[in-house]
Amino acid sequence: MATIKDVSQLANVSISTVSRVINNTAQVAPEKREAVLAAMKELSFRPNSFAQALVSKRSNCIGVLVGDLCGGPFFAQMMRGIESMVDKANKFTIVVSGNHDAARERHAIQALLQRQCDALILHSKALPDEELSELASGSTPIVFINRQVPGCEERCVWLDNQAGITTACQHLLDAGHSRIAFITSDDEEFVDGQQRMAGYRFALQRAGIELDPALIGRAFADEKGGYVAMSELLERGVPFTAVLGFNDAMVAGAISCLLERGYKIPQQVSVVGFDDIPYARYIYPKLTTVRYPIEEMGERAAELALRLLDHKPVEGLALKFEAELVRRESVA
Amino acid sequence: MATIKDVSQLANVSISTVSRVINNTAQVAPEKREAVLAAMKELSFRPNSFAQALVSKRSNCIGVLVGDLCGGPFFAQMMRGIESMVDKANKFTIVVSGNHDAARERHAIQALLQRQCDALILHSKALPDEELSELASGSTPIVFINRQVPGCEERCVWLDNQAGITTACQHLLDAGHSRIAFITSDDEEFVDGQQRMAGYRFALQRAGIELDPALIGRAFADEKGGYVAMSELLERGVPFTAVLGFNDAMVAGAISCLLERGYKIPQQVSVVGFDDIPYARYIYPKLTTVRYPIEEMGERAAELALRLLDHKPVEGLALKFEAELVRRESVA
DNA sequence: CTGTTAGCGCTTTCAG
DNA sequence: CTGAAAGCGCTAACAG
Repeated sequence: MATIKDVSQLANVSISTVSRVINNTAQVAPEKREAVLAAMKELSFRPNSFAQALVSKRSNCIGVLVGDLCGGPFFAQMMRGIESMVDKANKFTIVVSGNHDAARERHAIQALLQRQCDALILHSKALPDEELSELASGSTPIVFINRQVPGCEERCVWLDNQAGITTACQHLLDAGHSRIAFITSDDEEFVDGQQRMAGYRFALQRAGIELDPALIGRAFADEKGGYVAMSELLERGVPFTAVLGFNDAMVAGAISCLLERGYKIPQQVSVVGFDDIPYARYIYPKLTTVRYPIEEMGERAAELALRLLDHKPVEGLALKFEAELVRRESVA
Repeated sequence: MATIKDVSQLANVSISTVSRVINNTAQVAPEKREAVLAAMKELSFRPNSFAQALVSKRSNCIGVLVGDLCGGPFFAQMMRGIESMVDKANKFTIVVSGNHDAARERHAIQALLQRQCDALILHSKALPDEELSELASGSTPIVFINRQVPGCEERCVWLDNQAGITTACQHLLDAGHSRIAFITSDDEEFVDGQQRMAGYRFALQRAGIELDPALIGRAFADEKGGYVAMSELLERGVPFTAVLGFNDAMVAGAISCLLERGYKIPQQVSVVGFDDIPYARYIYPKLTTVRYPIEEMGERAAELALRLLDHKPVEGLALKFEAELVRRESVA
């Protein structure tokens, strides 16, 4: 790799002059400028970003902690939102996975910090609030996505989970259902799970319906878990005419189970998901769900992070998002 | 951020000593070592990775170019494979998207190089072979995933697309079908598309069946495209009893279209996909497909890259992968 | 407008 | 075993 020094020698100028033309940081005589440009091209010179970062104290990198890059389309969409903004700002994204494990998340965050990322966007599920808010008090701007950390509200981009599930449940209620099963995550610590459960409970209560614990199925929050939870529910023999799911993936599994046993959807049982993952409209029947605007949330989080590190005003950035109902064919 | 100097002062030793304990690069008197460790902890010191990289000429970063992080589950799985290996090696992954555009891919690669990545893993679709092989001749080890670059075969981790589709098509042939529609990408430049088309053609030819161009549907290679292509095919009015798809996403769209018009699957039409994306078994009916081992391929690519940069032997690493048939319920 | 110079934080000889 | 010193490649005063 050619260095600035090589360029300066080839162009017969000082390294400062080269630096000036690289960064457009001061006027340079046209002919020297040309000479430098030519030399740079000839040597296919690219400034060493480490040297730049070392002296300028700017890495131009935004660090992102995700749960699991492969955790369904969720993180992929989130990353896309983040990356598009970061890219626009001519910076880079460094991604690490925490794999929903506290120790790994902690380690990953430290690694990001050590890499001198200019700002961090964290999707942390495993770390306690206190630890996160302590991190947030450090000198590197930190933004939390998909989580409300007490005391750091203005750094959190989040979705109103409870309202989202309430909307979904209300849709079922409006369609005349009263025996509504709820299939959710078996991870009791999972805040999203708690909030969505609260939303289910709230919608039922508002409708004057007593919650029947036998109507709740729990399993790992993916397609397979949905299948398992539905099988159990069915074996339990409790009657229900509708199913509300923690997320589309679980619901896809549940539907697969229902279809396998000959149930007609939506004629015999109506189903509503949560997320509106890309394939929700391609499962059969087309899934009614509430849309989780995760890509926009990723963009927003990135924008917030970018503004924070530039000390630009962050007022006016909406941090709270709502899930909107998407009516398709799985409800009758 | 505390520096090595701060630590050395607190511990009353020279910075060299601190460096030694950080890197375990030489013997240090136990008591001094303890003092240094204590000071590091007290200041919560983390070595500045840029300074380290600058002098050691190692960034400990592997750069990855993907088409689009959100291009379905494909890239997510690939990234997971890559990241797991890179993580094991205690290094980091920097991801940039090329968005299937030559100029953007080129720019992204340059950016990765400028960041002094120790090695690159490229999933390039838009750049010509010559440009890639020239890149590969540079000093930074480069591995290509999902592409065979002539002259760089030992740097390419790829799937035998043609054989994969042939397997899929043969399965349909074995089931007695002879009017087999093929739904594929409308991007003529797309090498995967060409290879899969060749596989379809080959399987038919081997079975002594003449290819009917009216049986080929083209559209963008996602769910929506599959839906569109299938609609067109249906309007064309040509008879067929089976559908082979470029990928599971297109097939999901095609199935959705078929179901919508009342076709019974697999009773009236059998369907086979390609990829075995995570939700393939949760679409209705459960999709028969060929498995694209993209996660393993990501791991392999990362391993290759890691070995190359360590100048370790790379013999014995299988670079070519095969797609295996996964029988489910969409074929009769 | 241009060159010289002093570091950024760290690793690595090279002498003790 | 330990410290001093020389850079890694680049930016940013500071003099001309």
